[in-house]
Amino acid sequence: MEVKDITNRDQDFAKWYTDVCKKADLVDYSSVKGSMIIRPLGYAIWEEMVHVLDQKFKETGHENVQMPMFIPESLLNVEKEHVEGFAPEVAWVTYGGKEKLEERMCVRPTSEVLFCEHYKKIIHSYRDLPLLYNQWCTIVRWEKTTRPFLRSREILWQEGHTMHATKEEAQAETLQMLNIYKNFQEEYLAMPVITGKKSEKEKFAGAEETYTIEAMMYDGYALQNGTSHYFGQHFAKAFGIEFVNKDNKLETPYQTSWGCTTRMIGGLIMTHSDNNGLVLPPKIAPWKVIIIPIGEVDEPLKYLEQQLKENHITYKVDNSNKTPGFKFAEAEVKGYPIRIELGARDLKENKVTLVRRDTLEKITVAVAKVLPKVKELLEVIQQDMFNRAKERRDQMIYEVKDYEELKKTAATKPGFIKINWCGSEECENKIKDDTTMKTRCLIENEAVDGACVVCGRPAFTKVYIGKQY
RNA sequence: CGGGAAGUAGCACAAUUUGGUAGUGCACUAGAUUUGGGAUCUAGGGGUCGCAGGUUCAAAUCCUGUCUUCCCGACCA
Repeated sequence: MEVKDITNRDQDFAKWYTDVCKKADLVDYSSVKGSMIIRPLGYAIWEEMVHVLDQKFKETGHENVQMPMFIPESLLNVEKEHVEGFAPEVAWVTYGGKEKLEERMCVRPTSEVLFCEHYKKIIHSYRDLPLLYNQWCTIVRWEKTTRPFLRSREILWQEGHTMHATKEEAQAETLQMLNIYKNFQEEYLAMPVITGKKSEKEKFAGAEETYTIEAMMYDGYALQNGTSHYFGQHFAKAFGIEFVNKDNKLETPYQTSWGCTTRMIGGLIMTHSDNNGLVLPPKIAPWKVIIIPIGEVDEPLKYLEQQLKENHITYKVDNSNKTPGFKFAEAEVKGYPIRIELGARDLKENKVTLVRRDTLEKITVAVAKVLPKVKELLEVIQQDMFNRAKERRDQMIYEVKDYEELKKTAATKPGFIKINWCGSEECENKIKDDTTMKTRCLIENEAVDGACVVCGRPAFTKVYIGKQY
């Protein structure tokens, strides 16, 4: 998928995206406005993500819990910045059966306050800390406009919530989880991502620091694919959470939260897929291989299936009564990383045809070599997909030193722009008014080499800016 | 919530300009022939034209209102 012209992005790219989702049968539109139905293939991809992430969370000491779905208004109101950030987009429940509720409740837009209320009950001593919790659940944010996976009213996600005795430990947790997300997305989703701190203006409502994972889509737009927040003691103080330390003195604990959603599926599509349909990285594809039998091939099929099973390579067999051509096209629409064309004609010569989904390259191998070749290809495809995505992204990051150049680049070249920045919200707003771009994240490991591109005052950091989903 | 576009069969669309029996392709059902890049033939089933009013002998078509969807913007993961 090549995006040639940023001005042409609008309808064509959006249409391509929704087409891929629909044709691959990842998603369907619900009669409930703003909500989507995740179809079996879409859900299977999510389950793969859940499986890997959940394992990583557990390896780092986290436990899964389930909190309530409803938040009483008074509870949401406890932390001022938080409620101001979320109140505009929550859904309210006002009736229970026929009874009008004395106090209305919102459907959780995120669960910080629910966790805090719970923490208050269970934290007494430094011995109770740290608390490392996670929950897999659905949240509701009343978005005005929606798009499959990228923005919907019901969001299927994971939210981690932790409490620590010290600031250092909480900050380390925030960064640890950020890195887990980054590694997961790069290693499993083959999506190169940029991580860093959000500006004051862009950070989470109630957080002291928000770290973000930013991926770049084909069209140069940014997709925020996860966040990790350090809250300091904001919520803990608002909720009156305290613990007794080793010296028998009262202290307030330090809090983090971090989350990522099915939006990653959208990111996957807009990073890898092409005009033939979905392209899934092998490590996250629910089925690594699709076998398409052509003609009478019962015995070799059995043999191949057995080999794949023994090696724990997930696969599907397309036994439908369609023509081979139809099945090939269908396999591409659905994004199976490797297609095996198991045909009587090839088998006469003791051969099998493999096809890479990412490059559509056809590879003919001897029957005995199929399994090692599949294993090799799964690794090669994964690596190649990441490399291609990274190369494309890097080519779409520009550095500018002058405001006119910034405006011109923003208008003509899709992608991120790297600038020196003074740190003021005033300059952020000016950039947004002129270009619709926002700051993505601060760049920590690069020294400033000039004045603020917008106002000319001394810069304090470099920052990426970009348009976003 | 501002600006644009569109709603006709499961899907994609035509018919609307000029009011007059609701159509095509894909999909679906049955049978036959096919099978290495989206098969062919035959025979079928499926629509109160988004909804509500109005104009008219007559409305998918004209008018008014309304709802929904999509795109851009704002907001957000």
